[in-house]
Amino acid sequence: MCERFESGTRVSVLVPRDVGGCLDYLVPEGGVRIGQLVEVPLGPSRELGLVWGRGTHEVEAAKLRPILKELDAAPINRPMRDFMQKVGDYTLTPLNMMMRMVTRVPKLRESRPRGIVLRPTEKIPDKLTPARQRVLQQFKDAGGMPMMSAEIKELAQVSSSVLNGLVKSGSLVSESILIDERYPFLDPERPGFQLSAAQAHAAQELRNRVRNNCFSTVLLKGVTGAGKTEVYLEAVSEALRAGRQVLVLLPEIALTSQFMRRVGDRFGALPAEWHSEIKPKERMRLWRAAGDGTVQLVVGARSALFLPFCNLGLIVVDEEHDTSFKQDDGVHYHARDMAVLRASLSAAHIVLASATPSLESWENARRGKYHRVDLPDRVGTAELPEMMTIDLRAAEMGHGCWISSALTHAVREALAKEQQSLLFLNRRGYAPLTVCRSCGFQLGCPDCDARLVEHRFSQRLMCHLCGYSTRLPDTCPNCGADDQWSAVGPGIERLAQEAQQLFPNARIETLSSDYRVSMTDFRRRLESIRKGEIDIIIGTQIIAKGHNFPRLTLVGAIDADLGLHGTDLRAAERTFQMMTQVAGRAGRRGQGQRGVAFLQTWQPDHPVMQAIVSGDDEQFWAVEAAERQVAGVPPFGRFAVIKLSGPVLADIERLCRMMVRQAQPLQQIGAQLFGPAPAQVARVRGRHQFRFLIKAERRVPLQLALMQWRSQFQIPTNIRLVIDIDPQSFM
DNA sequence: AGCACGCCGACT
DNA sequence: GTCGGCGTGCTC
Repeated sequence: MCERFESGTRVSVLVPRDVGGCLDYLVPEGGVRIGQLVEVPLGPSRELGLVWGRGTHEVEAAKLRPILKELDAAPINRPMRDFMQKVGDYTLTPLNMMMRMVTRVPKLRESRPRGIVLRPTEKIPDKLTPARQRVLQQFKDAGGMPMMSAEIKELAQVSSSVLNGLVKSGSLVSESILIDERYPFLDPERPGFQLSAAQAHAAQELRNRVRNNCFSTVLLKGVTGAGKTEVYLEAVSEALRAGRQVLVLLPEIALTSQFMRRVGDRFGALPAEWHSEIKPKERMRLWRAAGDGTVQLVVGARSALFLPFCNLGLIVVDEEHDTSFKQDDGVHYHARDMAVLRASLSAAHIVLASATPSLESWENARRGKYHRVDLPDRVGTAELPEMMTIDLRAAEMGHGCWISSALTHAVREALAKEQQSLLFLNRRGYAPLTVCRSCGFQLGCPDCDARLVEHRFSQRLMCHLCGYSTRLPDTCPNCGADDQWSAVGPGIERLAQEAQQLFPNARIETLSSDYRVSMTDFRRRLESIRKGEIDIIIGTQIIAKGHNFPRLTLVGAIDADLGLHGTDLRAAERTFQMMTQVAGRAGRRGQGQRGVAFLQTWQPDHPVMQAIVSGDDEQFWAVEAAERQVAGVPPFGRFAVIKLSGPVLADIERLCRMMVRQAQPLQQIGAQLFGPAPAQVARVRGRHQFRFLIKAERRVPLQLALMQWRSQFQIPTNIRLVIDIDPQSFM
């Protein structure tokens, strides 16, 4: 079952360098097994290697060099290797780069921390001195378990020479053991949370599926505040009971600490955590523990999906609709989709949880590909918030004001009742645009085709694309006018200013990614909101996700239409999700306090606004799905985006022309090629950006065609070409 | 991806 | 005359 290669034969070894595939090496003394991590010579240096399979014999025997040594880490198992291969094939990422991503952990090439322990044997020493007697007695008391030498010295009050003597005489043997701190045991037998009838029913359904021990996908759709977490934790307990590992993916690391606490309450110990803020030492420990099966539950961000679990039985993707599961860092993969793939390869069960599922998952459930489990009501006495639009066309608002009188009124009422309000605006900074009053000049980024955004909090102008930041100049660089800057439009800082004026006695907290200087600081702010030390929360989308603020009863979306303006395929879906999620923060505690959400909008009759207010999300998805089906767009068709960027416009344009001329591989699969077009932001960090959009039917070999297409061209070194399969936006 | 080799500009 | 720029090519 685990393939071994004999000494002297050749094997194919994968290295985390872009060498275009595997390299052949000689198997050293003692043989080597498939999946083993090794160290190999590569050119002048040594490199990490992963034994991938039988040698290819493409290279003459004289060139072969032997594997240097096996590393002190569990082999990468078959499901994990298949996963790497398939994610690479799907995202058009070379396998070497997949390995780089998987093995990007500190000190992998060093051996694990070890310690020397002493174990008693049956042998009685010839001279049984009192000191020796004390030592043997201590071992006897410990039931013959091995002990560290420092430990036994302390207990028996002897010096190391006594121990050395006992080792010499054969009464004790010294052996080296791993001194890895074990993760605390999560006890699946502990009684679960008190569940409502609906929750219990859903939990039972999930437990049964986990017990089947085979791949299946459940879409757990529960309205905001329905207690999805408690439900899927029952599935977790079932997988733990079966001795299998569990991975829970969360979209936002600010949510992990809250979630860890709940796991602690449920299983009596904290799970392991994996995300960008985890320190090197812990990364190393967890990576290895995933591989040797000594960690039961990992809570993490998307990259946790690439931990080398050896015995994965369940994956949960919470807030599965969240866009941060797909990011454009290095490998362009969608963590939700790849999680489904990983589960299928590991014969694991997978739960996708959301109040507002992605249309992809909704459609998969409708087609019966996913099994659907619904939680239609909030737990306890809590009701879903009442949703209302505020028509901005009819609202009387002062110049430079964004909070309508109806909303002001509602906030005042909440303040009087000592309840919290949340004002939501998905726009960082003070104002999205700064213009000169005297000449109309707009401040822009020198490296990008984008406007600079004023941040009064930090007294800077910032580019939200490249991070460029500068002071607001005293005079206009265009006409020289003195301090004629005018802020146009609202950002959350400006909103906070207005709120401060309207509600001078309220305690206001502003939250956006700019304010998250450190994770601990951010957690402290969230905690103070939870404790009720804040009256009005002003925030961007960072606050819309998953949080539980018991005293929050009023939500006001300042610009509910914001997401609808773009031409993006998913604009309607995103707006619906965002507004439903943010409104869902209100009134989660119940106790007779129904929450209320106001959506300030210029288009109260827009189908999306109507869908949000009516709460008939099934109808909304059905209409949205029908429209996309007619258009042949995802999830009914497939997209890929080709991004080209480089410092010299002419070079890119030349390559683009060539790519259009030689698009036969795409034509052969019936795919449509749109572009090239300058990206919506045509220049970022001084690099020109061009895009191609490729639209294909669902069941065509799109990746293969793209590979053939790309392989026809020599890409100049100063141009970067990136292929994004299933892009989330076309910008 | 590294790292070496190799062929052309500004310096002791 | 060299030091050093990064273009090209190789790694089993």
